[in-house]
Amino acid sequence: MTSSSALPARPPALRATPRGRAKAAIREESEQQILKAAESVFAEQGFKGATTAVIAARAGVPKANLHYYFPTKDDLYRRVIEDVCDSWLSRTGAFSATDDPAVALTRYIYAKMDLSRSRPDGSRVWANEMIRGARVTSDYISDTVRRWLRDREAAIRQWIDSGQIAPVDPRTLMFMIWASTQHFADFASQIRLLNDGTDYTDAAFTRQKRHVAEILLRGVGLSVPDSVDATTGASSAFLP
Amino acid sequence: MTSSSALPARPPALRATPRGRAKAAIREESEQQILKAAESVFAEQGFKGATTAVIAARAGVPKANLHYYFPTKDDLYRRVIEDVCDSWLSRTGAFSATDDPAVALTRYIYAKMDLSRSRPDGSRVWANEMIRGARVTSDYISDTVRRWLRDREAAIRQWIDSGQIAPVDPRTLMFMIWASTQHFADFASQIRLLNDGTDYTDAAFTRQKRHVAEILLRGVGLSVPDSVDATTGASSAFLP
DNA sequence: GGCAATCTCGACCAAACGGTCAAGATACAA
DNA sequence: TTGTATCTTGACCGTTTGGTCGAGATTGCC
Repeated sequence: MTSSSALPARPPALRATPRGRAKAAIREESEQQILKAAESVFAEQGFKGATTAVIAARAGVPKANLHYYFPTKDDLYRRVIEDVCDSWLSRTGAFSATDDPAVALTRYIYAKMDLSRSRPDGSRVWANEMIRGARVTSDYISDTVRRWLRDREAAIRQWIDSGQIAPVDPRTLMFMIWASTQHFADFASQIRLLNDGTDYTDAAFTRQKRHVAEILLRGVGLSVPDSVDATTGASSAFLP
Repeated sequence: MTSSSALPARPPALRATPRGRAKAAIREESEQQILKAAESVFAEQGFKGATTAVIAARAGVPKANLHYYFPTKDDLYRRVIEDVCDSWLSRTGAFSATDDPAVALTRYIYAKMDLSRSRPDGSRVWANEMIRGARVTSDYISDTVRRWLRDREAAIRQWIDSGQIAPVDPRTLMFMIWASTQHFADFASQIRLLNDGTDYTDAAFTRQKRHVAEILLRGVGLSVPDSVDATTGASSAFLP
């Protein structure tokens, strides 16, 4: 999935793709280094607190070089948000009314938990952007996310109408899944302090994924199916 | 509750209480105006993004006056966080093993939802502080919050042992309650965009409280008792 | 009233910041 | 090889920022 699909309002690139193959590779690598550094600094310091000098230092490039690839701090910030959106859309599968609700919801919850663990800074940048009022992402939310949510709600409503799950407010269910899963990224420092100052091991986090899924699944009248593997988030249902 | 109970590590006030009665009132009023303005600006802009000039302007005082009452921006920030902690401790009741779990959990969820609605900026400042790594609040979390959480977990565990609720991970349950309720403050702009750009009415928010409580209560094998009034968060149980 | 403590506030400052620039280095097509 | 597009980088600049200062206004106690 290309990044342009995530934020439709993205301004066009100021520079065309460089001619040579090596130049293109240099550009790609520099941009990725800067974007990776920017994601962590924006997550730690917020938009205003993040300085281009610190981002450049963390990326291992001079500040002027950062501004060569991303003319303004705002451009860089938008690209970071874009990449997070891309990641969420491409790495979190959707679900539909024809899916088994227990399997579908469990897979979705596991996938969102996995994203919180594998890319916590992305979640934090997103949370920061929401707290600040969704200035950069309002179009994306009003269009892409809203459509995506409408389709999920329709699936949940059909599950309710066919008696497969308990009657819950579909939108509230989705909000609670988002809130509960992203909590483990956004509030990681709080959780760490409450967990004796230690981070989750992989095994503990796998258990945590299951605990979250158990409460949410029971909350809609289901239970977590054994067929969904918590260690990867992948489902073995319908496989031999 | 005094603010000193919230953050034990709070540095002592640099100035003693003023002598006269009018002077003390002036001081109190000025500090409250500045704190109120600071809470909203810190919520909207983050720590670094908030400027003392903007806070002073919103409070209706000259910038030099702000620095007279709060010598540094960091002092002001700590006081804002302190006040939020105070509010959470004093306005959110606790619960214990002898309470009826359905009533106790519902009341707690309603109380936290009410706080998200009545003081969303406080929740956002807290969220920002957690995302930034809990620099100012680490002692408070490690001491006060951890003890508070330990006692709630003990109550939940007793409810489980006595068969009153389903076997869930107590800490995960508390995390999910926090995440789900605070989500309505921290992600208000996202929710607004998904709800056709309109904010919740009071009636809609009351319904929202109930939807959240329904899923969480069913998630531990209970249902929301009719005895708890969602419009205020108060419980009429055990009253005539 | 007199005097000390407290409060108000415009003007000011050093540091930090986002962004620019120009000059040189590198890679590629011809 | 030569010319051009791309990349690299230290030095630089105007603005913004947290914080200071000092002079004047207000209040409270004797």
